[in-house]
Amino acid sequence: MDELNKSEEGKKYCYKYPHPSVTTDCVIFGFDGAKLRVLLVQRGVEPYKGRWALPGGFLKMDECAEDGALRELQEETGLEGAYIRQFHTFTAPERDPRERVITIAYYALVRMQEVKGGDDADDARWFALDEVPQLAFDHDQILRKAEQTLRQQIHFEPVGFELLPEQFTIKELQNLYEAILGIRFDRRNFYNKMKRLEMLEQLDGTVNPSQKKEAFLFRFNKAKYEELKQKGFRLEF
Amino acid sequence: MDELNKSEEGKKYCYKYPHPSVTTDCVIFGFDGAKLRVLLVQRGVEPYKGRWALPGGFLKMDECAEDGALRELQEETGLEGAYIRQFHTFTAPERDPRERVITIAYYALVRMQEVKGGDDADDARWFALDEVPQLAFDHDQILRKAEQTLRQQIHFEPVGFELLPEQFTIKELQNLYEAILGIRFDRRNFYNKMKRLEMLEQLDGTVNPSQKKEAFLFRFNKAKYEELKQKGFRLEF
DNA sequence: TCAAAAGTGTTCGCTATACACCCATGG
DNA sequence: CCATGGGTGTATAGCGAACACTTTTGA
Repeated sequence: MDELNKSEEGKKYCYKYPHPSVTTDCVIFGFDGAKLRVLLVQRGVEPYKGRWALPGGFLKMDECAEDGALRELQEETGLEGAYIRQFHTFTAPERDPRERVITIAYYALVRMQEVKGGDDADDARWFALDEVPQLAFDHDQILRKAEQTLRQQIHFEPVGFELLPEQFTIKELQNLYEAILGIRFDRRNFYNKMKRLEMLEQLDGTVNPSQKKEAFLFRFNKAKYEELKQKGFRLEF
Repeated sequence: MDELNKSEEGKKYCYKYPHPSVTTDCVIFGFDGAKLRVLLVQRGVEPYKGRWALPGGFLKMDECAEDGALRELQEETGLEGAYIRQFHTFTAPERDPRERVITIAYYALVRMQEVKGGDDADDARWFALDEVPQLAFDHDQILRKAEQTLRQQIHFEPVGFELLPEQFTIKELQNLYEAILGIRFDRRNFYNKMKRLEMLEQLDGTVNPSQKKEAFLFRFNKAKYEELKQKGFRLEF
């Protein structure tokens, strides 16, 4: 069924039944130490020319969607092998005014510090989640779904650490969890909880100049986390 | 880009770049009172002729994936408007030996009692999850992912109730949660928990003939659940 | 009358939550 | 010297987990 034929005109791929185009779009999350941010690109062509949109592109015929998303991500941020997760496929028939396009959406968690692109004077920019303008296509909806998925995922895996630099303070970690979950924690309870979980490793250094008091630096102890997970252990926030 | 052209040969849809076929597959879960089951269909044509597979089919150009999955589900079980959720899209380039096919996978939660198909003497059958044979294509992988997603989803929404008949006993409810989560609960603690949650409504009737003692019937109180959810309330199991 | 299934508590320990105190630093 | 931020502790309430007693019914 649906045999593929290269037609004699060249550059034409023909099918017995119509096929949609398939793209991958990527919601790239970053964290600036206080707020969650998302990397958007400005469209240079119609439709929605000038509007901000999620980076993405067409799926190649010999790559799986994840490879496609990683490729797009690499092109946009320069990052190789970033943490990405597929979260939903968007298929509304009219979501692209030109033709039928379905998009397999991924979210990526990256350290903003390691991203080369996204500077000003570029067509890409980091937006705080509460400052995102109206986006092209159905990308508003995709973004909301990504946020929602991230909020759920954080209950099962410590995904937050993908967003933090190698070393971080407790306060930064708390800010991150608060930003993702949209709730506030008591500073002391958060500290106690982290201590009990034993997933953090305190480093020698202290930092935070321009503040009142120096703050300890921590590092996520992945080995310890894996060990705890083995023993049947649920992440609760 | 990629303008769609009906070629002059008729019945041919041509594109500048190759397009994959898009299907929806559906993991239909049911519950027989003791075990989780999944509805499979036996393939009548090559490839994988004779193998069991997930029901599914091609996405039409004017329907979104959810409508496509509902349509397939209706055709297979006769059920209208069942509870379905998209959980993953499978895109490995070689997952179908004929051509590039990506599938948007849904899981459905249905009451086995209400399903007409799936009887013997049919090409569809309910399999207990631990008796599923090797499936066609990558459907084993899809099924595993569906189970995993269901296990996670039950922490956020009382999805289990979609699988139970209108009226059920506490024991059946417990069996269901145990089947989904793969763990055992203490009968009394489970009862206490349900009582505290106030999501169940006890009915007048009692049943369970052929057992030792009569058991109360309950019904899920959706209004109460929605009310609790409003007040910020986390489902924990 | 006994075993098996089902309704209903009780107790204990841990964790979430609320809250307090001390130290360091810059103005 | 005091306001602010940060490290650490304590008390209480509520939930999870382990466990006991009673009732009903079929063999």
